[in-house]
Amino acid sequence: MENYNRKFSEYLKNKGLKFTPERKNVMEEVFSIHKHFNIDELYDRLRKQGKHISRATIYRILPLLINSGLIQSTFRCQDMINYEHIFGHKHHDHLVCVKCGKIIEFKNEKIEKLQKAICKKYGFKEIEHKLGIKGYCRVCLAKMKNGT
Amino acid sequence: MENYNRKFSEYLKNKGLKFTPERKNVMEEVFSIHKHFNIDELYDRLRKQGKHISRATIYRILPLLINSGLIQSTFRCQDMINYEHIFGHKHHDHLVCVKCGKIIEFKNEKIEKLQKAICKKYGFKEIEHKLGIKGYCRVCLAKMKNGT
DNA sequence: CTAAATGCAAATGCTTTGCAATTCC
DNA sequence: GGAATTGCAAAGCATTTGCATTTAG
Repeated sequence: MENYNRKFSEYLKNKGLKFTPERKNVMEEVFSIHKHFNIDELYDRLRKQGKHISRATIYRILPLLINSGLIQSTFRCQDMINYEHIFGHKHHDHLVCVKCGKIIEFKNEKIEKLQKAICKKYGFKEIEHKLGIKGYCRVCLAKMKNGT
Repeated sequence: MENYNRKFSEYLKNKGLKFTPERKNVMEEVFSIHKHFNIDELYDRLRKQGKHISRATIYRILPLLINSGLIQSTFRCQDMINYEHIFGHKHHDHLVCVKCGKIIEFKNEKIEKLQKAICKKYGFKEIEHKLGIKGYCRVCLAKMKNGT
Protein backbone atom coordinates (compact mmCIF):
# COMPACT_ATOMS: atom_id res chain seq x y z
CA MET A 1 0.00 0.00 0.00
CA GLU A 2 2.86 2.34 0.61
CA ASN A 3 5.04 1.20 -2.19
CA TYR A 4 5.48 4.72 -3.38
CA ASN A 5 7.46 5.21 -0.22
CA ARG A 6 9.96 2.59 -1.25
CA LYS A 7 10.03 3.77 -4.80
CA PHE A 8 10.80 7.33 -3.80
CA SER A 9 13.41 6.43 -1.21
CA GLU A 10 15.18 4.17 -3.66
CA TYR A 11 15.13 6.84 -6.29
CA LEU A 12 16.69 9.29 -3.86
CA LYS A 13 19.29 6.83 -2.68
CA ASN A 14 20.32 6.09 -6.26
CA LYS A 15 20.87 9.75 -6.85
CA GLY A 16 22.73 10.27 -3.61
CA LEU A 17 19.94 12.47 -2.29
CA LYS A 18 18.43 12.55 1.14
CA PHE A 19 15.03 11.33 2.25
CA THR A 20 14.19 14.33 4.40
CA PRO A 21 11.03 14.86 6.44
CA GLU A 22 9.98 17.55 3.99
CA ARG A 23 10.25 15.15 1.09
CA LYS A 24 8.37 12.48 2.97
CA ASN A 25 5.61 14.85 3.96
CA VAL A 26 5.16 16.19 0.47
CA MET A 27 5.16 12.70 -0.95
CA GLU A 28 2.52 11.54 1.48
CA GLU A 29 0.36 14.56 0.97
CA VAL A 30 0.48 14.07 -2.76
CA PHE A 31 -0.83 10.55 -2.35
CA SER A 32 -3.56 11.64 -0.01
CA ILE A 33 -4.97 13.96 -2.67
CA HIS A 34 -7.21 11.98 -4.94
CA LYS A 35 -7.59 14.58 -7.61
CA HIS A 36 -5.55 17.06 -9.58
CA PHE A 37 -3.80 19.68 -7.54
CA ASN A 38 -1.55 22.67 -7.95
CA ILE A 39 1.26 23.97 -5.79
CA ASP A 40 -0.95 26.29 -3.77
CA GLU A 41 -3.36 23.55 -2.83
CA LEU A 42 -0.51 21.31 -1.85
CA TYR A 43 1.10 24.07 0.19
CA ASP A 44 -2.15 24.87 1.97
CA ARG A 45 -3.01 21.28 2.75
CA LEU A 46 0.39 20.69 4.28
CA ARG A 47 0.11 23.88 6.28
CA LYS A 48 -3.30 22.93 7.67
CA GLN A 49 -1.69 19.85 9.13
CA GLY A 50 1.04 21.84 10.74
CA LYS A 51 3.58 20.90 8.10
CA HIS A 52 5.10 24.28 7.36
CA ILE A 53 7.15 23.60 4.27
CA SER A 54 8.20 26.57 2.21
CA ARG A 55 7.00 27.03 -1.33
CA ALA A 56 10.60 27.01 -2.55
CA THR A 57 11.12 23.58 -1.05
CA ILE A 58 7.93 22.24 -2.56
CA TYR A 59 8.98 23.61 -5.91
CA ARG A 60 12.24 21.75 -5.48
CA ILE A 61 10.59 18.51 -4.44
CA LEU A 62 8.06 18.26 -7.25
CA PRO A 63 10.63 17.50 -9.95
CA LEU A 64 11.94 14.69 -7.79
CA LEU A 65 8.48 13.22 -7.53
CA ILE A 66 8.06 13.55 -11.27
CA ASN A 67 11.43 12.02 -12.12
CA SER A 68 10.88 9.14 -9.77
CA GLY A 69 7.64 8.37 -11.60
CA LEU A 70 5.30 9.10 -8.71
CA ILE A 71 3.47 12.07 -10.17
CA GLN A 72 3.02 13.86 -13.45
CA SER A 73 1.99 17.30 -14.47
CA THR A 74 -1.28 17.38 -16.31
CA PHE A 75 -2.28 20.77 -17.62
CA ARG A 76 -2.28 24.44 -16.82
CA CYS A 77 -5.26 25.97 -15.15
CA GLN A 78 -5.31 29.66 -14.35
CA ASP A 79 -1.64 29.86 -15.13
CA MET A 80 -0.72 27.21 -12.61
CA ILE A 81 0.54 23.78 -13.41
CA ASN A 82 -1.63 20.93 -12.20
CA TYR A 83 -0.35 17.59 -11.04
CA GLU A 84 -1.67 14.17 -10.13
CA HIS A 85 -0.10 11.13 -8.61
CA ILE A 86 0.26 8.31 -11.09
CA PHE A 87 2.19 5.62 -9.24
CA GLY A 88 -0.07 2.62 -8.86
CA HIS A 89 -2.58 4.01 -11.33
CA LYS A 90 -3.09 2.98 -14.91
CA HIS A 91 -2.57 5.57 -17.58
CA HIS A 92 -5.66 7.56 -18.37
CA ASP A 93 -6.70 10.67 -20.22
CA HIS A 94 -8.93 13.59 -19.35
CA LEU A 95 -12.10 15.40 -20.22
CA VAL A 96 -11.96 18.87 -18.73
CA CYS A 97 -15.07 20.98 -18.33
CA VAL A 98 -14.20 24.59 -19.10
CA LYS A 99 -17.26 25.79 -17.21
CA CYS A 100 -17.10 24.09 -13.82
CA GLY A 101 -13.59 22.68 -13.97
CA LYS A 102 -14.69 19.11 -13.47
CA ILE A 103 -12.28 16.49 -14.69
CA ILE A 104 -13.44 13.17 -16.01
CA GLU A 105 -10.84 10.48 -16.40
CA PHE A 106 -11.12 7.80 -19.01
CA LYS A 107 -9.12 4.92 -20.35
CA ASN A 108 -9.22 3.63 -23.88
CA GLU A 109 -7.06 0.78 -25.01
CA LYS A 110 -7.87 1.26 -28.66
CA ILE A 111 -6.60 4.78 -28.64
CA GLU A 112 -3.46 3.66 -26.85
CA LYS A 113 -2.81 1.05 -29.50
CA LEU A 114 -3.35 3.48 -32.33
CA GLN A 115 -0.88 5.84 -30.71
CA LYS A 116 1.70 3.11 -30.49
CA ALA A 117 1.19 2.32 -34.15
CA ILE A 118 1.72 5.96 -35.04
CA CYS A 119 4.96 6.10 -33.08
CA LYS A 120 6.16 3.00 -34.80
CA LYS A 121 5.36 4.47 -38.18
CA TYR A 122 7.56 7.49 -37.47
CA GLY A 123 10.31 5.59 -35.70
CA PHE A 124 9.45 7.59 -32.61
CA LYS A 125 10.17 6.35 -29.09
CA GLU A 126 7.45 7.58 -26.79
CA ILE A 127 8.24 8.81 -23.29
CA GLU A 128 4.76 9.94 -22.42
CA HIS A 129 1.62 11.18 -24.03
CA LYS A 130 -1.26 13.30 -22.98
CA LEU A 131 -4.70 13.50 -24.44
CA GLY A 132 -6.95 16.21 -23.11
CA ILE A 133 -10.41 17.08 -24.33
CA LYS A 134 -11.85 20.41 -23.33
CA GLY A 135 -15.54 21.10 -23.45
CA TYR A 136 -18.74 21.21 -21.44
CA CYS A 137 -19.76 18.46 -19.07
CA ARG A 138 -23.25 16.99 -18.92
CA VAL A 139 -24.26 19.05 -15.91
CA CYS A 140 -23.12 22.35 -17.33
CA LEU A 141 -24.77 21.57 -20.63
CA ALA A 142 -28.07 20.98 -18.87
CA LYS A 143 -27.72 24.20 -16.93
CA MET A 144 -27.02 26.14 -20.10
CA LYS A 145 -30.15 24.76 -21.71
CA ASN A 146 -32.27 25.94 -18.82
CA GLY A 147 -30.71 29.36 -19.14
CA THR A 148 -27.96 29.15 -16.50
CA MET B 1 -6.29 32.07 -50.26
CA GLU B 2 -6.68 34.97 -47.92
CA ASN B 3 -9.89 33.92 -46.34
CA TYR B 4 -8.44 34.30 -42.91
CA ASN B 5 -8.42 37.99 -43.66
CA ARG B 6 -12.17 38.03 -44.08
CA LYS B 7 -12.71 35.75 -41.12
CA PHE B 8 -10.69 37.97 -38.83
CA SER B 9 -12.19 41.24 -40.01
CA GLU B 10 -15.69 39.86 -39.62
CA TYR B 11 -14.89 38.62 -36.16
CA LEU B 12 -13.63 42.07 -35.20
CA LYS B 13 -16.60 43.82 -36.72
CA ASN B 14 -19.01 41.58 -34.84
CA LYS B 15 -17.32 42.52 -31.62
CA GLY B 16 -17.22 46.21 -32.44
CA LEU B 17 -13.42 46.10 -32.62
CA LYS B 18 -11.12 47.73 -35.11
CA PHE B 19 -9.10 46.14 -37.85
CA THR B 20 -5.92 48.08 -37.21
CA PRO B 21 -2.65 47.80 -39.15
CA GLU B 22 -1.07 46.11 -36.14
CA ARG B 23 -3.76 43.44 -36.12
CA LYS B 24 -3.47 42.94 -39.83
CA ASN B 25 0.31 42.64 -39.67
CA VAL B 26 0.25 40.16 -36.84
CA MET B 27 -2.41 38.12 -38.58
CA GLU B 28 -0.42 37.99 -41.80
CA GLU B 29 2.80 37.15 -40.06
CA VAL B 30 1.10 34.32 -38.24
CA PHE B 31 -0.01 32.83 -41.52
CA SER B 32 3.41 33.21 -43.06
CA ILE B 33 4.91 31.01 -40.35
CA HIS B 34 4.48 27.40 -41.31
CA LYS B 35 5.42 25.93 -38.01
CA HIS B 36 4.86 26.39 -34.31
CA PHE B 37 5.95 29.71 -32.93
CA ASN B 38 6.09 31.61 -29.68
CA ILE B 39 5.68 35.29 -28.95
CA ASP B 40 9.36 36.08 -29.22
CA GLU B 41 9.69 34.54 -32.64
CA LEU B 42 6.63 36.40 -33.81
CA TYR B 43 7.92 39.65 -32.38
CA ASP B 44 11.34 39.21 -34.00
CA ARG B 45 9.96 38.25 -37.40
CA LEU B 46 7.73 41.31 -37.46
CA ARG B 47 10.61 43.50 -36.39
CA LYS B 48 12.90 42.19 -39.13
CA GLN B 49 10.36 43.38 -41.64
CA GLY B 50 10.24 46.81 -40.12
CA LYS B 51 6.96 46.15 -38.36
CA HIS B 52 7.72 47.47 -34.92
CA ILE B 53 4.79 46.25 -32.91
CA SER B 54 5.19 46.19 -29.16
CA ARG B 55 5.08 42.97 -27.22
CA ALA B 56 2.14 44.27 -25.23
CA THR B 57 0.15 44.73 -28.39
CA ILE B 58 1.03 41.30 -29.67
CA TYR B 59 -0.02 39.85 -26.35
CA ARG B 60 -3.31 41.65 -26.78
CA ILE B 61 -3.81 40.49 -30.35
CA LEU B 62 -3.16 36.80 -29.83
CA PRO B 63 -6.37 36.15 -27.89
CA LEU B 64 -8.29 37.79 -30.71
CA LEU B 65 -6.70 35.44 -33.20
CA ILE B 66 -7.49 32.50 -30.97
CA ASN B 67 -11.09 33.51 -30.37
CA SER B 68 -11.67 34.10 -34.03
CA GLY B 69 -10.52 30.56 -34.72
CA LEU B 70 -7.42 31.47 -36.70
CA ILE B 71 -4.79 30.10 -34.36
CA GLN B 72 -4.50 27.89 -31.33
CA SER B 73 -1.99 27.43 -28.59
CA THR B 74 -0.28 24.08 -28.66
CA PHE B 75 2.09 23.44 -25.81
CA ARG B 76 4.65 25.04 -23.58
CA CYS B 77 8.26 24.89 -24.50
CA GLN B 78 10.86 26.49 -22.27
CA ASP B 79 8.14 28.20 -20.34
CA MET B 80 6.72 29.92 -23.40
CA ILE B 81 3.42 29.13 -24.99
CA ASN B 82 3.60 27.92 -28.56
CA TYR B 83 1.01 28.65 -31.20
CA GLU B 84 0.14 27.56 -34.70
CA HIS B 85 -2.32 28.81 -37.25
CA ILE B 86 -5.17 26.40 -37.76
CA PHE B 87 -7.56 28.20 -40.08
CA GLY B 88 -7.68 26.29 -43.34
CA HIS B 89 -5.87 23.32 -41.84
CA LYS B 90 -7.35 20.04 -40.76
CA HIS B 91 -7.06 19.05 -37.14
CA HIS B 92 -3.90 17.15 -36.35
CA ASP B 93 -1.92 16.00 -33.36
CA HIS B 94 1.75 16.12 -32.47
CA LEU B 95 4.80 14.06 -31.76
CA VAL B 96 7.34 16.23 -29.98
CA CYS B 97 10.98 15.23 -29.73
CA VAL B 98 12.30 16.19 -26.33
CA LYS B 99 15.87 16.07 -27.60
CA CYS B 100 15.89 18.22 -30.73
CA GLY B 101 12.50 19.86 -30.45
CA LYS B 102 11.27 18.57 -33.78
CA ILE B 103 7.53 18.38 -34.17
CA ILE B 104 5.88 15.76 -36.29
CA GLU B 105 2.24 16.29 -37.14
CA PHE B 106 -0.10 13.43 -37.76
CA LYS B 107 -3.76 12.82 -38.41
CA ASN B 108 -5.68 9.78 -37.40
CA GLU B 109 -9.35 9.44 -38.12
CA LYS B 110 -9.78 6.37 -35.96
CA ILE B 111 -8.52 8.17 -32.90
CA GLU B 112 -10.81 11.08 -33.66
CA LYS B 113 -13.80 8.76 -33.86
CA LEU B 114 -12.93 7.03 -30.63
CA GLN B 115 -12.68 10.39 -28.93
CA LYS B 116 -16.09 11.37 -30.17
CA ALA B 117 -17.50 8.12 -28.86
CA ILE B 118 -15.98 8.81 -25.46
CA CYS B 119 -17.50 12.28 -25.34
CA LYS B 120 -20.86 10.86 -26.24
CA LYS B 121 -20.59 8.29 -23.50
CA TYR B 122 -20.07 10.98 -20.89
CA GLY B 123 -22.55 13.46 -22.35
CA PHE B 124 -19.63 15.78 -22.92
CA LYS B 125 -19.65 18.47 -25.59
CA GLU B 126 -16.16 18.89 -26.93
CA ILE B 127 -14.73 22.30 -27.74
CA GLU B 128 -11.26 21.14 -28.61
CA HIS B 129 -8.84 18.38 -27.86
CA LYS B 130 -5.11 18.00 -27.90
CA LEU B 131 -3.07 14.88 -28.13
CA GLY B 132 0.64 15.27 -27.67
CA ILE B 133 3.19 12.51 -27.57
CA LYS B 134 6.61 13.30 -26.17
CA GLY B 135 9.61 11.17 -26.90
CA TYR B 136 12.65 10.77 -29.11
CA CYS B 137 12.54 11.14 -32.87
CA ARG B 138 14.17 8.71 -35.28
CA VAL B 139 17.20 10.92 -35.83
CA CYS B 140 17.90 11.48 -32.16
CA LEU B 141 17.45 7.78 -31.45
CA ALA B 142 20.05 6.93 -34.07
CA LYS B 143 22.44 9.49 -32.64
CA MET B 144 22.00 8.10 -29.16
CA LYS B 145 22.82 4.61 -30.36
CA ASN B 146 26.07 5.82 -31.90
CA GLY B 147 26.93 7.46 -28.62
CA THR B 148 25.75 11.00 -29.29
C1' DC C 1 31.94 15.45 9.27
C1' DT C 2 30.18 17.32 4.93
C1' DA C 3 27.50 17.26 0.99
C1' DA C 4 22.79 18.05 0.53
C1' DA C 5 18.57 20.44 1.85
C1' DT C 6 15.89 24.13 3.75
C1' DG C 7 13.85 28.83 4.24
C1' DC C 8 14.00 33.31 3.32
C1' DA C 9 14.15 37.07 0.46
C1' DA C 10 15.55 38.67 -3.81
C1' DA C 11 15.68 37.83 -8.61
C1' DT C 12 13.84 36.12 -13.00
C1' DG C 13 11.05 36.17 -16.89
C1' DC C 14 6.67 35.74 -19.14
C1' DT C 15 2.50 38.16 -19.28
C1' DT C 16 -0.73 41.84 -17.96
C1' DT C 17 -2.09 46.50 -16.99
C1' DG C 18 -2.48 51.76 -16.16
C1' DC C 19 -2.23 55.65 -18.64
C1' DA C 20 -1.36 59.26 -21.91
C1' DA C 21 -1.16 59.80 -26.75
C1' DT C 22 -2.97 58.23 -31.10
C1' DT C 23 -6.08 56.26 -34.48
C1' DC C 24 -9.84 53.92 -36.77
C1' DC C 25 -14.77 54.20 -38.03
C1' DG D 1 -15.80 62.98 -32.04
C1' DG D 2 -15.20 59.27 -29.15
C1' DA D 3 -14.51 54.73 -28.17
C1' DA D 4 -10.94 51.63 -29.18
C1' DT D 5 -5.97 50.84 -29.66
C1' DT D 6 -1.18 51.42 -29.07
C1' DG D 7 3.38 51.79 -26.69
C1' DC D 8 5.74 52.44 -22.81
C1' DA D 9 7.02 51.49 -18.40
C1' DA D 10 5.51 49.60 -14.29
C1' DA D 11 3.20 45.95 -12.04
C1' DG D 12 1.85 40.99 -11.38
C1' DC D 13 2.72 36.52 -10.45
C1' DA D 14 4.36 31.81 -10.75
C1' DT D 15 8.67 29.91 -10.40
C1' DT D 16 13.71 29.92 -9.55
C1' DT D 17 17.87 31.05 -7.19
C1' DG D 18 21.67 32.87 -3.91
C1' DC D 19 23.07 32.35 0.46
C1' DA D 20 23.45 31.53 5.28
C1' DT D 21 21.90 27.97 8.30
C1' DT D 22 20.55 23.37 9.38
C1' DT D 23 20.51 18.39 8.81
C1' DA D 24 20.61 13.53 7.04
C1' DG D 25 23.59 9.77 6.57
